[in-house]
Amino acid sequence: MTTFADLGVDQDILDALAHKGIVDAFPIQEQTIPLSLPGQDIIGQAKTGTGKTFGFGIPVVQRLGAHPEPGVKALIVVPTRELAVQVYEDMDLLTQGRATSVVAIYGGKAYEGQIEQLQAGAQIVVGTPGRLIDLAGQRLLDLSNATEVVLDEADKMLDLGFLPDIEKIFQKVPTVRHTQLFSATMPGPIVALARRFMSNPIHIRANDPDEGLTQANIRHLVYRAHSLDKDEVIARILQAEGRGKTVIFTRTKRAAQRLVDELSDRGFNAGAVHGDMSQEARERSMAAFKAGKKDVLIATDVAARGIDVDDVTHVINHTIPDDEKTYLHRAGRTGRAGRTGIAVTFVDWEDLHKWALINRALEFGQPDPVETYSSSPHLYSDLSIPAGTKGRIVTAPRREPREPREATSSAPREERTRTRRRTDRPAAGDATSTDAAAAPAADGAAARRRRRRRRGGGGASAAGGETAAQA
DNA sequence: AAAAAAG
Repeated sequence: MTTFADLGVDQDILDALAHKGIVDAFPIQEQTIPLSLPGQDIIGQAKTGTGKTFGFGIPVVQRLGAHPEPGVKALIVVPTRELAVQVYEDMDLLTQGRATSVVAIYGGKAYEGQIEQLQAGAQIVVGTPGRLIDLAGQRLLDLSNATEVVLDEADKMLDLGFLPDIEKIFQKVPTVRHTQLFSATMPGPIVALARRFMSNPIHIRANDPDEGLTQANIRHLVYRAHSLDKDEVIARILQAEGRGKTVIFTRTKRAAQRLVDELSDRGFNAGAVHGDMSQEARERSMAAFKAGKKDVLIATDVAARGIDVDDVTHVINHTIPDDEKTYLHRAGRTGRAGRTGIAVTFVDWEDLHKWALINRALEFGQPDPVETYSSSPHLYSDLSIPAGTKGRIVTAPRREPREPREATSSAPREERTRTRRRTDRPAAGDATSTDAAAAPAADGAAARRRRRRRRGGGGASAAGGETAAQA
């Protein structure tokens, strides 16, 4: 096993890593760091959860030297605010032993603290495009000496939504610089585009291209979803033995909010992250999930990339992602740093073509997904994690029967289904459940929130709109 | 088309 010391990493950085128990390098780090330290431009590609951040971060810190002058010398651009926070923390760790300071620059937060840290002379900036350009435009952020530039999740940063911003940012940094682009996914056309911003880059793939991009330690399960039953099936998965933390992805912000309210009502310890929440609430959710105060995170694709929480055992795609790249990144929230994980995907009837695309692109070679109901016993048994995996038994016994969900024209049909299911469903205290008395108390706040949502203009028109769309 | 990213 190659250690970071073998790669020529400075002693103070080795000490900072060792303090966290990190001594050995992952393959991507082993392959890129020796090239990157002397200034080689790098396109670094490696599977999810295999150490890309330190792969680019260590050379950035080391190349600035032990005592860099005050002022921004390095810029790391990421696609989401939460990833900015996380990469900031990693960079902060690497700089523990030297006089280099790091600042996170992203939106949804007060300007004040960020500007103060810049004026105090921070040398490394980690940020999202909007706020970076905002501050640069106000002359509060000077990028003219940023000779180290990194695009994390580089293919995302170079796609249509971000490209104009990225072009603006590259205009503000020196032409002579060291540029690193990292991602698990690097489609050919994006690599070609990336070369515009780099000089003679080397494209390093830490894995054999024939091997594909899927993680061997992630088990993928796919089911045809029965839409009226999905919440129930997901609740069942959340009761599975051996489950650690779970991330559930939805296609829309509204679906994420609905699901977190629903699961909270059912007694699960769930939080959400999506773009309709305040930044403060987003960060609170993430922190609670990382700390284990919540063990279910419901998210839009804002959390699909980069987010590193080390004991996520399950990823559930409540809605199938649009393409194979998003699938790979979402699934990659589990199975990190050599651990095992399970990715469960529900495919709605109208999304079968998306599954066909992903199945082909990732060479899963799966047959068409089978339909599943909350009553299918095989689903439950399929969802036990292999022996040896650490995990907790989490239960969420059903509380009092709930009131009818919605007073819309779709209610009668849904009610019928629910009522029938409730009767043939196993009792709350079945074999996998612990004592109901140990369960969390009824969450009055959640119920109030749900009622408020239902009453609110947005919620009511939303329900009406969905009903109309079904007709 | 949705989500993300400035306010």
